[in-house]
Amino acid sequence: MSVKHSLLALLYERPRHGYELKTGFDELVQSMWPLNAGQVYTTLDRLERDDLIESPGNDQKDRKLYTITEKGVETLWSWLEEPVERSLLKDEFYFKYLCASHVDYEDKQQMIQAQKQTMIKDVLHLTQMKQQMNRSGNDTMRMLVEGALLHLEADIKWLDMIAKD
Amino acid sequence: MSVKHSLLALLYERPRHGYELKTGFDELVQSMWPLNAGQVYTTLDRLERDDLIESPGNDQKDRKLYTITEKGVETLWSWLEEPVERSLLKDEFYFKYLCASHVDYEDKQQMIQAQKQTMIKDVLHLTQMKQQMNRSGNDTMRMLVEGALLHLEADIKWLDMIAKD
DNA sequence: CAGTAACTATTTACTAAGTATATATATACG
DNA sequence: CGTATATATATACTTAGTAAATAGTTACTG
Repeated sequence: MSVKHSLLALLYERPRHGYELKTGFDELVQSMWPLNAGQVYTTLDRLERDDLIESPGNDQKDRKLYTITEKGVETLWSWLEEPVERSLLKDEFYFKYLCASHVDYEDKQQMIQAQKQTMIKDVLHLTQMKQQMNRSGNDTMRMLVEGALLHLEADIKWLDMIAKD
Repeated sequence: MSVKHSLLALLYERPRHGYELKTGFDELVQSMWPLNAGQVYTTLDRLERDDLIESPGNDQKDRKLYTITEKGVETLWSWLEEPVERSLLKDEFYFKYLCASHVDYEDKQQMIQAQKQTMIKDVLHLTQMKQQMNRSGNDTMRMLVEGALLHLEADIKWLDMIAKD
């Protein structure tokens, strides 16, 4: 994910200090993606260096505040505008499969089936989560889970295709 | 992708020097994933430091040869054995969508539709490629293209779900 | 056959992103 | 009162990957 851009988004809302950005991030992603606290500060340093943010000084409790600059807003906006490119032809498993072909790896069918088993477990797990999300009404999470399920479905279909090969 | 592990796979086959690993990689992935030549050498340095490879010396043309160590073979093997984890709940677009929700981004529907248009273009492009792969009989590429198409299909279905929300 | 383009081969300084760890104060709680 | 937890930041470090410089060899071309 792009920590850099999410910090810009949080600062666009209002000025904040480092720790507030860390908690803001956690809230934004509902703690689904863990963020190392140190990374907030190193990222802030880089953003300030590049004039995407600046500091108007410290607050009452002596915490360094940051605000987004005009250049930062532009950067945020163009990031949002530009569609993400799903690196179409990069697939981690297929890469591994190619490497396995190169060494005399015992059984590639076995490899495919192991991958499939893992994914089937994931499907079961996510299906349970989905039901829970339906009950609790957490729509953000529910969307993500639905997306993950559709992806897994596609992956499994694909593994079956490769296996037949 | 994991350049590190693919170099181990290539060295498992036989000892090679840097440049030969670069060309070996390109061949392995059929030049689908560009690799910066410099990265081969920096990766080799790290692999040697970690005792996953070692050098028995230079060849006749004074090129530094590398061989895989026992530790390197173990590392390669356990990488191959372990299924890849599709970071289930990490989706680049959804992350962007969350950030857009946070700022008063004009029109999120517009954002979804722009993403969808990009993907539809990708589908057309890949469908053409697929036909070409069928004619030329490049099975490696064909597999990847098929996989990418299944993924795009799932993504588009998901975008439609979000849009209705 | 001189010139030049392309291929072979490696080095190195650099950047971006992220991790681990140390540190310090404030607050809650039992 | 002591201790665990939350708040808050700094910093040195690692990994992965890029850019650019360098230099010898081979192939081709007019």
